[in-house]
Amino acid sequence: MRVSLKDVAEHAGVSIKTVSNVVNKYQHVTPAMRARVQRSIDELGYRPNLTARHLRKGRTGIIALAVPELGNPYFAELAGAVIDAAAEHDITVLLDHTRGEREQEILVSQGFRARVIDGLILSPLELEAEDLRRRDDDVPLVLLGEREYDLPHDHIAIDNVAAARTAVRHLISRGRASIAYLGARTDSANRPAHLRLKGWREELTAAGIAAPDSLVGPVGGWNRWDGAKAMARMLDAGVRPDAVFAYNDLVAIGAMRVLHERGLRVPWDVAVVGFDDIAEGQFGAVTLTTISPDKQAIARLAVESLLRSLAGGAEPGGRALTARFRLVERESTLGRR
Amino acid sequence: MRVSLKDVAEHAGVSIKTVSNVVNKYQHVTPAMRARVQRSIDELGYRPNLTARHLRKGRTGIIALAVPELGNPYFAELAGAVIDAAAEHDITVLLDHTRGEREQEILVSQGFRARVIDGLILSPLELEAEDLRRRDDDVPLVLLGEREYDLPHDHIAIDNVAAARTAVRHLISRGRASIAYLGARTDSANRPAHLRLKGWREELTAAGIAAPDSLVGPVGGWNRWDGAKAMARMLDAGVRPDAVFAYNDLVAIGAMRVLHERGLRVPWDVAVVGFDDIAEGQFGAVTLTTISPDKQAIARLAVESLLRSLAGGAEPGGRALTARFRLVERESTLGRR
DNA sequence: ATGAAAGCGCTAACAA
DNA sequence: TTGTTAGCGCTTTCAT
Repeated sequence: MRVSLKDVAEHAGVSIKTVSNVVNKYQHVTPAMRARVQRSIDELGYRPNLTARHLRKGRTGIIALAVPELGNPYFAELAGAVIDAAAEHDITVLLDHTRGEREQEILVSQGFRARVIDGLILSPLELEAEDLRRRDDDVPLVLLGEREYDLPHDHIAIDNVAAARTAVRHLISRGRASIAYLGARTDSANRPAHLRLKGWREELTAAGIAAPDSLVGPVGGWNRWDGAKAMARMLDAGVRPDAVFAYNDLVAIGAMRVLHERGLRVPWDVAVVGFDDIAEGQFGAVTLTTISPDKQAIARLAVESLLRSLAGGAEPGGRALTARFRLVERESTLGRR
Repeated sequence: MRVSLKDVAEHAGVSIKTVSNVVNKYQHVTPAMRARVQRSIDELGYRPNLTARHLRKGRTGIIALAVPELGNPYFAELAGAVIDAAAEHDITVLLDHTRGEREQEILVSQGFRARVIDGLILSPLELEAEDLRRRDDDVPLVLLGEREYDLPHDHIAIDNVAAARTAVRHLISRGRASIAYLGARTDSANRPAHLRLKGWREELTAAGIAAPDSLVGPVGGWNRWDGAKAMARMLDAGVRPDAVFAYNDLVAIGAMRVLHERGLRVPWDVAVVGFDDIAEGQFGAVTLTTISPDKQAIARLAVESLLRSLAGGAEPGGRALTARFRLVERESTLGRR
C-alpha cells in the first residue's frame, strides 16, 4: 500500500498535522523540523493522495473538455491549447469527444461520462437549449463555438459573422464574382454554420452581388469527405463558381480535392477560403487561405471563465466572450487580381 | 451543497447503508424499499460523489494518456480510439501532451501532472530507460510506440521493421531504384525512427540495392516542416531519389510539398510512402500511400493491458504486444510500373 | 433485509 | 510552532 501522512508522521515521530504543514509549504515550521519531516518523506517515498485531498477540499483540480471529434485538427489543436492554459493554473484536463451527437452531448453536459470534474468546457454541435435547461448538474459549464444559447453559461467564440464577411470580402477583392458557400446545414436555422452562412450572405449583399441558393452547398458533416461530396454535388448540378468559402478547412480541403479531380485549378479557376487555420492548410500542392481564430485566446478565456465560476460560485455567468481572428492569405486565393 | 447519501437516507427515513445498497444495485433489497429510496433519490436529485467512492475503493476510474503532440493527427486519432476503448470499461481518459520533451515525459511518467489516475499510457519519444528505472510511482504504466525498453512495463506497437520493409518493398515493386528514407535521428541509435530506418536498410539490402547514407535524410522533428526541410536539404545536396519512404505521414506531406515546389511530380518523378495513415493523406492533390497501423487495436491493447495490471496487481508485465498494420496504396506510388 | 459504525487520506479549526 | 480531532461522502464489515 502507499504511504500516507500517518506513516510519515510515525516515521518522523511527529504529528500528522506537522507533516501536512511541510507538504503544503505552510509558513510557520522551523527549518529543523521541516528538514526532519522532509527526510522521512523522501525516505518513505511519500506522495500525497489527491483523491483524499479533493474529497476534503471539494475540488478535484480537473476540468473536462468535450469536443465533437479529436480527429478534426482544429479541435485537436484547441485541446492542446486548453491543456496548456489549464496547466498554468495547475489544472489537468480530461478529454472527451461527442462525435457531434446530441445524445452524447447531453450525457457529457450532465456529467455522466466524468463525474469527478470541477468544470466542463463543451463545444456543442447538436445540443439544444432545452437540453441545457434540463441539465441538473451544478458543475460550471462553459460553451465554445458557433452555437448560441440564451442561457446562464459563459460562451466563447469569435465573431463568426464578421469572420465570414472578412473571408468573402477578401474573395471579392480578388475579383471573384460567383462565390459559393460550402457547409450549410439546412435542417435548423440554429445549427452551427448558420452564422457563417449569414456573414456570406451579408457581405455579398453589401457588395451588390447576388447570393442565390444554388451557390449554397449543404453538407452532412464538417469533414473532408463532406466537403468533397458537397463540391461534387454543386458541380454536378452545373453550378461553376469562381470561388468557394467553406465552413471550415476540412470542408475546403475536401472541396479542393474534387476541384483538382475535375481539372479545375485552384486558385486560377476557383479560389478557396477555409476557416480554422489548421496546420494542414499550410501544406499540400496549394496552401489554403483561411480565417484563423486565436485558439490560444479561446482556450485561455475558457479556462479562466471556468475558474471564475469556481471562485465566484454565485453569479450565473452568461457572458459572451469574444476571441480575435485574422485572415491568413495563402495560395488558394492568389492571382487573378 | 450537493446532496449526499445521508441526505437521501434522512429524507427516505432509512439508513445510509440502505441507500447505498440501492445506488449500487445490491441484490437483497425489497422492491418496496428500493422504490421508496429511489423516489427520494430522484426527488433530491442525488448524484454519487465519485471522489469519495474512489477514496474508499482506492481507484479513480481514470487513466491518463500522454502523447507527444495532439497536433499530430496520428496521436489525435489514437487518443480518440483510446477514449472509446476506455469508455467500454467505464473508464475516462485524462489527456496530456509532452511535446516529445524528455523532461515532460519524465514528469508525466512520475505522475506529477495528474496524481489521481489508476494507470498511465505513455507514448515516449525522448525518455530513456534509466528515467523509467528511476521512476518511483506505483501507478501501472503501459508504453506505446517505436521506442523499446527492457523494463517491466507492457509495450504496445506494430512491428516497425516489418512495416518499413513492406513500404520499401512496395516501392521496389513499383520499379523504384533510388529510395530515400526521410526522418532519421542521428543523435542516438535508440531513438524512434531507428527501427524504420533499419527496415529500410534491410529491405534494400535484401533486394540487392545500395543504401547509401546520402539517401538518409535527418530531421529535427516529425512534423510537416521537418519533412519539408529534410527533403529540401537532400535535393539541395544534389541527391535526386525516385522514391521517398518517410518516417510518418506528416514528414511525407512536408516532403511532397517541397517536391511540388521544385517541379518534381509525385508519383511520376518521385514516389512517396508515409506511415500512420492519417486522414489527411486521403486528400490533397496527390493522395498518400502509407503504412496503416491498427489504431483501434493499439488502443484496445493498451487499455486492456492497463486493466490487467490493475486487476492482477502483482505480476510485473513487460510483455511486448503487437498490433497489425497494412499497406494502403494510394496515388503517391501509382504509375511507372 | 437493514442498520451501526469504522475508516479510506487528507485539511482545517481549535487547542496547547 | 506543533498536536488533536472532526469530518469530507462513501463502502464495508459486523450486527441485528
